[in-house]
Amino acid sequence: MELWTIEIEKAAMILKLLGDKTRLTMLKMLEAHDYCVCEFVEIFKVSQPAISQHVKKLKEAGLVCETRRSQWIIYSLNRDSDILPFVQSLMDHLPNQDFKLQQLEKQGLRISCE
Amino acid sequence: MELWTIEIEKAAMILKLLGDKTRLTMLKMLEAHDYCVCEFVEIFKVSQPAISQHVKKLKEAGLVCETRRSQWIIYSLNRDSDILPFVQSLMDHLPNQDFKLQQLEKQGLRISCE
DNA sequence: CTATTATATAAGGAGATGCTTATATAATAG
DNA sequence: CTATTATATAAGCATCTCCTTATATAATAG
Repeated sequence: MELWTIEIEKAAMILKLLGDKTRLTMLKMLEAHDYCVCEFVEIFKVSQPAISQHVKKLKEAGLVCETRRSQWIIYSLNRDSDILPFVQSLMDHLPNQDFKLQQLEKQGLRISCE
Repeated sequence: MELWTIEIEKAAMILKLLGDKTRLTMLKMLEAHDYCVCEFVEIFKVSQPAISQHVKKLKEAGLVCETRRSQWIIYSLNRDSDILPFVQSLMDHLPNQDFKLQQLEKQGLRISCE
């Protein structure tokens, strides 16, 4: 027996949002660490506007937060999102993406803005 | 800790398939009962070809089976699908759709082909 | 056989999606 | 101040999606 349910229309909307390899990977990555746009650009090998458009969709759905730190804008998972429990229940079955962070660090492209 | 994982590309493909209100509802309905195309047509208020196209996508993903019973083709959830565990983990959070079957029965549109 | 019923496939169109390049905005460095 | 760096937005385009109508296929009824 399930503990909670989500409206089917809302679920379909979320699944459509996450039914994109780039956005789904981003979200799984954000589960473990925060990332800035330029890091995503390096990782996904697409243009910077393409990344901005993807994170915008995640932000509009309330799944991520943005914080400016000097010239960078850091994206993080919004742990307070009301749809996170549903999203989490599927992200739990996705493989950890930490190797992508390690690749970034190996290339010296990890942003550290402290 | 998760018990099993699914490749992120495969997960994105499945989420895209289920990121449609009609297909997601169909699948949730099939969790409880089998349905034929003409029942789906009544329920979703779209054309018969539209329904056929949706079930075709679900069938191509291996999520549903079809069986002919005289002039009707009955669709059922493929309980042996290798992606069903992932799909099930999200369907568990969708509200039961039995009221749709009850509506059909009230209208006398439930197919019983015995 | 023909007519009817149920379903699938084909073709086409409106709108959505995901990318690109060009440009605008915001912060930092000098 | 100007130049550079990081990001967002605008515009355009190719492709995909989901629907429609028209037609084909398969089974049943008479």
